[in-house]
This record gives sequence, C-alpha cells and structure tokens, in this order.
Amino acid sequence: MSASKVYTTGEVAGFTGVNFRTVIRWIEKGLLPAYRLPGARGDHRISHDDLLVFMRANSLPIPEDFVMPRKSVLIVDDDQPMAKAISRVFRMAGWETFLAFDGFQAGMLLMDKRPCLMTLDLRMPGMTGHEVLDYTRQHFSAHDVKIIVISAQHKSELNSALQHGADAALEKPFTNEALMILANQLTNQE
Amino acid sequence: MSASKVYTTGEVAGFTGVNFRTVIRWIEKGLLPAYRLPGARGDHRISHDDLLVFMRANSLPIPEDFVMPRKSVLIVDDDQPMAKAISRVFRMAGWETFLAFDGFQAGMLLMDKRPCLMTLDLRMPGMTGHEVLDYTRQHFSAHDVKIIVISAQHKSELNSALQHGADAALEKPFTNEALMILANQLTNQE
DNA sequence: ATCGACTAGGGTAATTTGGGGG
DNA sequence: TATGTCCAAATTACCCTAGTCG
Repeated sequence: MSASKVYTTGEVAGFTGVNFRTVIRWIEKGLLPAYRLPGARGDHRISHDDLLVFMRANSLPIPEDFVMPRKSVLIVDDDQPMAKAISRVFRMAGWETFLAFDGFQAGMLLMDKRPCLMTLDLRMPGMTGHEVLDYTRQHFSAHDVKIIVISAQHKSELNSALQHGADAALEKPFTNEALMILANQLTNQE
Repeated sequence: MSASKVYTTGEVAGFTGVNFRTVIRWIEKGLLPAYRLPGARGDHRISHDDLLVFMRANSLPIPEDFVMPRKSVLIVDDDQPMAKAISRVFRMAGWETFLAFDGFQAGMLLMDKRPCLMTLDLRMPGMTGHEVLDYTRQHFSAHDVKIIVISAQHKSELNSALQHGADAALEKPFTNEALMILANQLTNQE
C-alpha cells in the first residue's frame, strides 16, 4: 500500500537543475537507480526514495517541495458555507486547508500553496470546470495535484470531468466519510 | 517550479566579470558556496541566492539582468484578439508576455511567473475586477506587481479601480504608445 | 634591485554537458 | 514527452606565465 511516487528523467532534471540527458547518463553509469518501462522507448522511472538517497549522497540541494509536505487541500467552491463545511471536515482529519471562492483565488492559491489535493465544484461561476482541469493538468507535470470534482450535476458531467483529468468525482450530497476516504486514497498512493 | 536557478562557473564568471578559474578558486577557498555534480569531472553549481549574498558581501556590482529578470507582463483579457494585440505591442518592446483568458489562468500565471506588470480588463466574466485587485494586493506585499486596469467602462469605474489598488487606468480605445509609456513608467520607478 | 608569496588568467587534454534532428 | 545518437561547447585538473606587494 506504500507505492512510492516515481519521476521521469525530466522531472528529476527539474529537481536537480541539470539537463535531462545528464540524468540519463547518471542512470547509465549506475549512479542513480532507475527502472525502465516496457516498450520501444523504454522510459526511465526514478523512485522518490532513490532520488533522495542520490541527492544526499552527492550533497545536492534538496528542493523544499521535494520532501513531501503536510497534507493540504485547496477547496474551490463559490458557496462559502459549503466550502467552510468541507474545510472543517478536512481540518478535523489534520489537513491544512485553503479556500477559494472564485477562479482567480483558486489559481493563485494553487500555485502559491501547492496543495496535494484540490476539490473543485463544477458550478463555479465564470469558469468551466473543464477549462480549469485542462489548464491545471497542462501546468502540473512535476508537482501533481490530485483533483476531486464535486457537483450536484448530472452524472454525465462528472464523467466528462474525469475524462478531462479529474482524479475522482463526488456527487452531491455526499458524506464526510466518503470524502475523506477518497481524499486519503488519492494522496496516499503517491 | 520552485527549483531556484543555479549557475555554472562560467555563468558566475560572466556575472562577476572575472575569469572562470577565479570563480573556482573562490569556491575552493570557501568564499562562495557551491556543490558539485556527481561524475569524474564534478562540475560546480552555484545557487542564485548564494551568489547574491557573495556579491553583496564583497560589494561586487550586481548586473541588471541578475536580480531584475526580463520585463514581463501578464495580460488578463477574455477577448483573445485584444489580448494578443496587447501582447504583440509588449513583445515588440522586448517584454516577455503571458496571456490569461479567465480568472483561474490569471491567478495561476500571476503566482507562477511573477510578472512585474499585469494588465487587467475590468469586464472579465465571472470575476469582478475589484475582487481581483483586493485579493492581489492582499497577497503581494513583497513581490509587488504593477497593475494597469483597462476598460471601456465609465470613468467612475476606472477611478474606483484605482482606489482598490490599481496603479493606473487606461480607457479604451488607447494607443500603443500610451500603453507602453505607462508600462515603462510603472516598472522603471523603483 | 631582488626575493618570495600570492593572485589572475592562459594553454592543453580529457571529460561532461546540453542542443538539435530523427 | 522521452529516447538514442551525434556533435559542439563548456568545464575540469594540471601546469604555466605575468603582475602585484611588502
């Protein structure tokens, strides 16, 4: 149940401040443990733990966002009572919470606080959930944030959101337990 | 990404105006903190922050492009042709430009790219310009971004925006010259 | 004037890094 | 986006010369 997060060569390059070819050479020289995916290209994958050992062994600076931060969630919902209710549930479970009541706040907090989870109400005024999903997925290769879409809309809307990159969908009304189980599932298998 | 920029000895030599061998000697004497890449050669890497401290401690002149990144502007406008037209004007003047067509993109790009200027159309759907202004001002005490509000609205609206923290207002239609003069005024004054 | 320690920078060969096109 | 390969540029260690200063 503790499948550790793995990185591509490009992500490791970002963490270490070198070119991705250099990362491949480290792997080829046996300096950095990695495995390869089946297939013609055979992409390299580097586990979080192996990379940490490598960086420590070579005295490379370790970025703050590399060591897994405390569990934090960005709650995006224009319905403030609803947002606060969700926030309460997460805080009871020991999470750090951030609230956004419009798209602008959501975007700022997402990049500023880098939460590991975002709940997104599909009925946000002035922004379609799909655009947010597409745009988020496009910008988050390394840091990835898990996204739970929440809505009372028709099920097909939620399914559509899943196809646009949401990691899970929750139909209103839902129980606190269902929410937290989903949140923990998504963030534990990092 | 939070991976702060790191430099090679050659780049530091360029910033400080000395030979790269001298940079290596600074490092060897412990004057300038650095780490080394794994491998036979063991290239040195110097972090931006360490270099800044070093240059200040030794009263070295600090190049413009070292602390001050290239002039960049975030253009927030749901009217894409208008946004692209504005972008073109800035790029002609050597600026780096980012475009946001909704509030979410604007928030993300503002925190991610940290532009030194933002142009904001007051008629953004789903977000009132005032909320954006208030919220931005609230979050940007340190990294001040200058804000130009752009609108065809009544003058009182623009004045109201100025009271909410905008640094300048521009009434449509406006000339490219007026825009660039304003942009340069706002970003040149420290 | 010469000496000796120190510093900045040049030359070379071996190696690494990173860019470009497939 | 990632890979393998080729290639040019950058970087290192080592040795060297010239200049500075007491």
